Amino acid sequence: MPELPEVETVRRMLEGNVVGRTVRAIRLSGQRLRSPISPVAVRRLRRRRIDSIGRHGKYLFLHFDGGHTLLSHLGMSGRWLFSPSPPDAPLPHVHARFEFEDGSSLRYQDPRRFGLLRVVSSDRLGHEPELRSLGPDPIANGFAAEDLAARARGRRVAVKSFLLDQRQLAGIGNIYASEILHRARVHPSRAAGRIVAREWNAIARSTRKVLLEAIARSGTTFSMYRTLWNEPGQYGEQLRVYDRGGQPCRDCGTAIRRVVLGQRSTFFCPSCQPRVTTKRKK
DNA sequence: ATCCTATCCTGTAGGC
DNA sequence: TGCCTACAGGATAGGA
Repeated sequence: MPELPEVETVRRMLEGNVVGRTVRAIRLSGQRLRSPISPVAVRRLRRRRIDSIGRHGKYLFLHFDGGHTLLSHLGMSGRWLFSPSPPDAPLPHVHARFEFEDGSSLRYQDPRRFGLLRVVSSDRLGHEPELRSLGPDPIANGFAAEDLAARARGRRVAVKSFLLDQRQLAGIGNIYASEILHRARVHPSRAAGRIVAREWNAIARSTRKVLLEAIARSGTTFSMYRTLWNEPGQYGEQLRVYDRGGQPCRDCGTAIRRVVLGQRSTFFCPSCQPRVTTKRKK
């Protein structure tokens, strides 16, 4: 569910609301997520203060003093929810609750349990298997179209599946992959290795533009995603193709098509995104 | 190496 | 109303 813009929204809100707070107690549910949560490791965060919040792709890093980092991935349905005061009605599917010394609390809720919570030592963060193979973050400095083109060389996968591959580029998910390709006017089924430099430039530009605009609207709430304050994101109104099968393209009026690529719904405009690169008239 | 499928899990929407 | 099926924003292991 949450892609880079949603995760970045949560990162910013964690930065503004929990940095500087010290953990008094932690409660775990005992339910396993993508992998089991180690209660022993989590206990190391007691009495520790949250110093900063980082992110790469869809992964969040809550850096504590004492050299501990809480690694977090929201999977499909994960939410971090902040409450300024203690008396909270209990919620279903809360897997971890952090109570701070000032009485506020932070809960991790995740019905489908595809998320990840793991306490690691901060200086070994880069060695975590999930992070080691991640590609560049597209809104970090230094992200370049040439890098994408080089990574795609010789690849036959559909460019849309390529954009979803976190080893190539970290943070793009199923909604924004379709949105980016529509903005770049590239057909999602085209082989990644056959995209030409001019198109990679368009894809790279569209990627930054779509992701930054989505962040500015606190992300997209399709169904589950909520911000730290349990509010929906506002980018859904801006979506040009995702979940708009049969509806008119906002640019040209042609009916948006839905196809399945790599078992994921994919949306595109057949007229704005022709399968073959249009040859330019002389 | 690369590509593709099945799988983990719960909630929800739609058909009947 | 209830029952059933299909599908959902992700990642990964394993087979071809």
